[in-house]
Amino acid sequence: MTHRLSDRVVWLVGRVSLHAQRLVQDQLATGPHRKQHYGILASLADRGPAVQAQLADRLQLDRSDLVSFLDELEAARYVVRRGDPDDRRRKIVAITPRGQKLLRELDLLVYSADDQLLAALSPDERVTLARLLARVLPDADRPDAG
Amino acid sequence: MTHRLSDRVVWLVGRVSLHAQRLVQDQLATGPHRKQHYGILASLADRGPAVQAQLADRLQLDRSDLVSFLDELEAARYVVRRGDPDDRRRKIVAITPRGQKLLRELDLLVYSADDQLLAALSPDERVTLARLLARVLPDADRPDAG
DNA sequence: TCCTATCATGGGGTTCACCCACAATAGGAG
DNA sequence: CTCCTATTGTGGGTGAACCCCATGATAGGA
Repeated sequence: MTHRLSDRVVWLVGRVSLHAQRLVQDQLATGPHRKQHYGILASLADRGPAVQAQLADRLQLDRSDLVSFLDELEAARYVVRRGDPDDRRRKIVAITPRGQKLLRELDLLVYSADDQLLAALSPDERVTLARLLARVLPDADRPDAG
Repeated sequence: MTHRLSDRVVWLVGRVSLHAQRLVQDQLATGPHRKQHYGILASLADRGPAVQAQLADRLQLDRSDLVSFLDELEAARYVVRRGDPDDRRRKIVAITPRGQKLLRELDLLVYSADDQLLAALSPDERVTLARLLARVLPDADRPDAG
């Protein structure tokens, strides 16, 4: 007989996501930083400075929420906001050297969580899983698209 | 150059989960039912009646939260709670014929969401993804474990 | 000049996961 | 039997995360 919950990927991926979330949470519990802070810093470091609206799109994050996160990151001087001379509505966000340093620390923690999550899989299987997950995302959602 | 967000499965799976969540939400938007209602009904149908504490463990759901969901489901007569004669603290939850009927409807919607989510993947790839996701979950979390 | 669109920002609202407390009950130690 | 402890269902409260709407400033085109 079929157990439908274990057949439904929408359900499975939710469980795995929750589990992954807990692992990341445990790793980040030592500091005041949340996973969004990591995402923002990583995006800025890997793909360069960006206008807030672009950054929100890259991370598939609500613009209102991004404002709060950037406020926190900027207060601690992990990022800087500077006005765009070409368009005075825009603010260009960039990571600071201090932010780069924090990112390196957080990256170790996230990598560790990743390793715990994938402990049961071989290196090949890990790659396969990552590729399949990436292909499931619509283009706009893909972290390295845009 | 490496884009770390697209390499971190903990991050990827979070994005995919959110996307899947939205697809399910869209499908369920026609009715008042949430994905937890589906999960509860599916677990009761596939694995039989259960004491609330067991059910919460099966679904990896907080016991307090389960109470509220069961209240809603019971009010609409999709499930019944009956006292366990062997242990008067316990209440045994079972799905009703009415609940079975609702489950069949919801299952179609969830299946449809699943199909949308996996549109980019071949049948083989879908199976591979589901298997890998299931293996990533610890035993206690696995929907068909316990 | 006017109309529309976009930007950052603020506020509120909802869902979800999680935690603590508590009364009722069970079960074992003495 | 009397204590002590554990478990169960339940309620309340918290924080994170996602989402929507409004607004003032600015840009750009008709």
